[in-house]
Amino acid sequence: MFSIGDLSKRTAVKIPTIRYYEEMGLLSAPERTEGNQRRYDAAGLERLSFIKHARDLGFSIEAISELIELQCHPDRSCQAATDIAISQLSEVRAKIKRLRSLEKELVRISKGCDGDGVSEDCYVLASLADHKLCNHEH
Amino acid sequence: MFSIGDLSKRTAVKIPTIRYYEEMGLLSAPERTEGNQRRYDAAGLERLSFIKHARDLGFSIEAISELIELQCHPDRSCQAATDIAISQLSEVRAKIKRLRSLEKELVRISKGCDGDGVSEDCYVLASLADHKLCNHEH
DNA sequence: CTTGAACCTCTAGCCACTAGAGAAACTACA
DNA sequence: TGTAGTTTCTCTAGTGGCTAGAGGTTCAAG
Repeated sequence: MFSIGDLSKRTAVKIPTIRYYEEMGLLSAPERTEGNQRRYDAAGLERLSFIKHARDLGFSIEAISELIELQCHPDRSCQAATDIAISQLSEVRAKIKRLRSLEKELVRISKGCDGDGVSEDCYVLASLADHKLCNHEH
Repeated sequence: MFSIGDLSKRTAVKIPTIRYYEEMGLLSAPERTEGNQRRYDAAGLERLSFIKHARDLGFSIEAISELIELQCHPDRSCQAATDIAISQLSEVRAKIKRLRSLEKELVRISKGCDGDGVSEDCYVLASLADHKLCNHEH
């Protein structure tokens, strides 16, 4: 049996976060000692590891709820789970795309002031003030 | 003179957001009509455009505050502004890096179930449950 | 002068936590 | 068994950057 602190150390999930997951219904409420402290079994530890891993991969609490639902109904769960993963993947790709265009823009802006005669006004500030100086839309 | 609605249409910043920026000190409080409604001048519009553009590039409210500070002290502001832009750039790059490793992992996970014999247990769920199935750290 | 759109302030909610207060319960050692 | 020190409990409030809604006032057009 693990205390909440044990669980926290083993999974690197902070204690208040574990309680939060319980409140959100991701973790089922564990047994308690006579003094009302949580005591987890191996299944609880496994479940929390699952949640942690999914969160690290950027799945929302809601998506994780669905995945946990699916774990409980192993028949036909695979396609549904794959769908969730794929939709997460496409979100990640969209974010990367957007960030790459921001990266380009920021590189351009940051370089403006290093040149010689350019910066009698600050190029960074000018670029931010005037959208026309941008090469891309964003 | 522009009403808050005019400003909102011209900058594509929603009205409550404009008021929020004022509350946060990014926008200085504009004049008011006798009936207490905000009326902005061209400078207000310009300032809001600046903020919008910077937010689109992912600068935090705090960073934008600093940039606005710098605008008010044009001497030696350029290097400081460039520093802020560069630090924003490195944050963006860090995010991209992380997202790319998530992307790889998600591609791998999502493909698991499409094969032939692999998925007697759902590979997506198994991968999330067992970190050892990962190729990379994250 | 009236109608309807736009505006005002204020409060509360979103996500996924994080921090802190004040009290109770464990654990280790004497 | 006593006690000191750590851990845990619940509860409330705060984070960032907005967004939504209630209930009331003011503006602009006809």
